[in-house]
Amino acid sequence: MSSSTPSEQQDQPKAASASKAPFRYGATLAESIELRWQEWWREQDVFRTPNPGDEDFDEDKPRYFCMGMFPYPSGAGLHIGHLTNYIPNDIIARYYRMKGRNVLHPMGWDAFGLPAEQYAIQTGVHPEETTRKAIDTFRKQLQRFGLSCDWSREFATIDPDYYRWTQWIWLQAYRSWYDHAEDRARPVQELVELLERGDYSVNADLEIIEAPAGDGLNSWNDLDHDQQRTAIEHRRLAYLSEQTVNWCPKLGTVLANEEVIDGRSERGGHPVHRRPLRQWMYRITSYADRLLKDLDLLDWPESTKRQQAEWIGRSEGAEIHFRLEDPFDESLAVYTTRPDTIFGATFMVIAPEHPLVDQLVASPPEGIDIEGIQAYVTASKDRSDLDRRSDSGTKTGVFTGVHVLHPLTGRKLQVWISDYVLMEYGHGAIMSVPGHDERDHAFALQFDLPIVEVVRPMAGSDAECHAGDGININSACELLELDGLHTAEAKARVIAWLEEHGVGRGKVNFKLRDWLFSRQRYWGEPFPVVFDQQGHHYGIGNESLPVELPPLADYEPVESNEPSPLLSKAVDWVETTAGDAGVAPNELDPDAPVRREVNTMPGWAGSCWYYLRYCDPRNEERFVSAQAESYWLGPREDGPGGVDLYIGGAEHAVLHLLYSRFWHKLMFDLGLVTSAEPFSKLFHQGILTSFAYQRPDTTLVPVDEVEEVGEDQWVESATGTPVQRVTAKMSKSLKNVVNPDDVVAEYGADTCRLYEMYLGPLEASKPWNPRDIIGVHRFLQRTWRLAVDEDTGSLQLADEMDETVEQALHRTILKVGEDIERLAFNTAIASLIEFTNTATSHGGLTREQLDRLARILSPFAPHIAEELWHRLGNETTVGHAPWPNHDADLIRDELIEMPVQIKGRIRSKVMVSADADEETLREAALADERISELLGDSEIRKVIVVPGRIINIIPG
RNA sequence: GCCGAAGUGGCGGAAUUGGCAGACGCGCCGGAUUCAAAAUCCGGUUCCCCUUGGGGAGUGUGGGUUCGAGUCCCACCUUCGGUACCA
Repeated sequence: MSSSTPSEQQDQPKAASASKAPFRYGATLAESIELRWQEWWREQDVFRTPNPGDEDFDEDKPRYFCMGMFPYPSGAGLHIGHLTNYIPNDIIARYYRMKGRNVLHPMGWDAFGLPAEQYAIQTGVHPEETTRKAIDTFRKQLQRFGLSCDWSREFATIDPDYYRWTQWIWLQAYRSWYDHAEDRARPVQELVELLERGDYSVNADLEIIEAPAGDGLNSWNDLDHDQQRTAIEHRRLAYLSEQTVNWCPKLGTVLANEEVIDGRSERGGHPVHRRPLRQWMYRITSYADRLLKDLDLLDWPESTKRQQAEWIGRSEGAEIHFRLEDPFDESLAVYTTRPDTIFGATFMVIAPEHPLVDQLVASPPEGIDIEGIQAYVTASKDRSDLDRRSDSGTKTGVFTGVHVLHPLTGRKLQVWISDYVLMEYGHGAIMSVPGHDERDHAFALQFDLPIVEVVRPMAGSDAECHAGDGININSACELLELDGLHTAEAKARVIAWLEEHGVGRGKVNFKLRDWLFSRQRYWGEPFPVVFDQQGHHYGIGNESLPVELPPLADYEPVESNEPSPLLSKAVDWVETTAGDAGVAPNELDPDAPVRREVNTMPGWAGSCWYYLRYCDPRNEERFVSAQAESYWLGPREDGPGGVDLYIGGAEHAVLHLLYSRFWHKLMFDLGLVTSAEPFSKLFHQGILTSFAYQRPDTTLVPVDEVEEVGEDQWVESATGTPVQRVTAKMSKSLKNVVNPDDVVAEYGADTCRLYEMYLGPLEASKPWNPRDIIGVHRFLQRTWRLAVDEDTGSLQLADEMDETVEQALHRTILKVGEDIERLAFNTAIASLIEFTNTATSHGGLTREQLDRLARILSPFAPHIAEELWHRLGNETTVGHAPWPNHDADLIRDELIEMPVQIKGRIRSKVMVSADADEETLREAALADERISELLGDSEIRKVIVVPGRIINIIPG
């Protein structure tokens, strides 16, 4: 390794910048220092992280894997808000490296997605071209901040070497099923073996049953090939399904439930319609229980865990079958969480999409208002989700003319149709208990249906409709008696009765639904699957991966009423043979003509597993080697394993973080990873806001349409209307986005890093105020001046150590370390500033003190720290120097000042020995001149002494 | 509506376990230095009252627990997130 380090080449300051103090730390000097060390770090490969098995890997060091959610590189370039994610990560990485850990601190790019494709539609430029360009810009901008990432591990989700494995993981799901008995995913091959052996059988609907054949259950070996295929389809974890999807015409694609907010697309806010479509799904619901339960293992913000728990939405209740009256000889299944209120059920409500509605329309029983029903069903289909929601208070509905029989009382209950019942949840039908459910209550009032009170609240409640627990009343018949029972007991009693009489059972339900995983767009991973002429699908063999995206002549979405995937335009690519596509010959004749799947995967796919690839990004044999995976992500004593610290925005609380957990658990079940969870500790950084201007009607005016007319007074340029300065989330439309390049040009990257971390707590949303940046810049200037003569550029250090400075340094070392570990960078920086101020006013630092200061400063301001460190004669990076120790004895003061209170009010202070016992403290306080003066002759009732904290005297 | 988080000087914020409220920074005021300015250094800066030592009030509002509350409890107000008929 070269011993020549850049600091030996002295900086030649530009004359213009400083005639008097040519070596003052300012923008020019900062830039030259920063660029020089960034180049040196790159040349010397300083932050390359060896993997287990590599020659220079030290297996005795514990790991620390920290990463930020990778960015989507947009054409607009980096934004100051991105850095609230990557700077803290870098500080942590640099700190733990110095604390002797093997630190994995990688960076990559989330690069498939809509914006590049939209741009391609307008310009005809291939999305890959724009995306690659954006990545280069982002990389350059991020590197300008001196991130200590191992850039040799960088990749983008659009790299064929990466998405090859994204496709491979999808195939793992495609080739797996969920064994509920063992509560894990297993290869489909093992399911086939169980079926062939006769352990499992298949029912009339071709669903696989975990029981031998007989009693209406067929043996697998008696089924024909197509029937067997269909049965397996019912179990694959990645499966095709015709179901109602969220179609967004504007985006030209379907969206997952999670991507639809208030009936509009999460991205762009475009209207979304419900329509049936055959799509690839992920059976994430099989994991609902584990995704919920394992939240307990995670060191995540409580609010995020709660959001996931609510999204999963587990509820306990019962499924109840109500027999339909003639001419139907079947029953209506409902789900309820309140089986205890069964005596209060006075009517039924079904969703407009309920199959019973179709039956009624197909063969209407005599005397029912079939036209009214049809009109209502059609109307509710046309109503968008948004409309349905906006008037959720008022209920609409129509009577079917059909009745069911109450299983206990035998009474006839009317069956209504209403869109307040959702087909997607439970059975799309409910027993309505208007006495104890507010929605049912509103409906009953609307249509004048009977309301019966069956639960009396424990404490006096005067609510018209009591939805909580209580004691059952009016709940008895010859078959069952619930009166006087508490809700919990009544529930159990009803469920037992239902099960005993075969009209229902206890049931757990989830809000979580299967994950719609295909899109009709171009710029995403192709599915590694083909269809034969019968429409049967076949997975593509591993050796034929990746299935690369074909180029397209144009990216314009196909205008059509039917969603039409863009890839169908690539005819030559779509039409191929089984052999060319890579289907195993034992599955399909290699010459058989096949069509490739033309849907692509959604933007989430690549981000589901990128943390895994970081562990071993160039592996061509495996998505990650077992050795690398278990070292970087394996379980540890203090947690379930996974990434040690994952920092990212709270907006991903449900989507990305739930999907990723699901993929990880699937891979865990298949023995591909060793930890049960992907991210053991999660942290959300707050958003940055900046100044924006508000009209009197609270609408916001773009920053460049406002001028300042006086102190704290602004007007809208066009109209002269006074506007008020407020802080708002940075956004393009308000033109209040701060560009990091500008800040770097004015102060340097170290100042920018410091300022961003000094603003306030990492998790809080904070205002960016350019006025305040100068404070941390001055701090760096002062630190520089402690060590370097501003006129000559030579080192200037104290020969004699000052005791006060030495003690302050020990305290600062301790404080900064503690604060970094709890991600309190703002207070860590405050203590560094305090120390520099102390050193400045006490005659400066010795060589050895500067050495330690450079080390503890380096996580925050790595360039200036590296410069000082090398000026002291060190030749390796400060980033690999050990974190300095502090001497606990030195930190402790011998004499301390303690406040003395009388009746809780501070009246004096006494100097006492730090280790004085309670009695000594008490005497010292009472002996204090001012205290005895104030107390006079009054008797002393009590003296509270908290050593090191306070002495409080209570007179009688 | 429901769930959650947060309200502290002119501003960003600090106070880690109930123990000196306002660390640190910005801004502002004063001083040193300078022909002058910038930069730098030193001092002051929650509010009110006497101003000599001091006294009183004070962490969104109102109550409570405690020797002692920014911190714990109850009610309310405001702001910001999340969520949307899930039976």
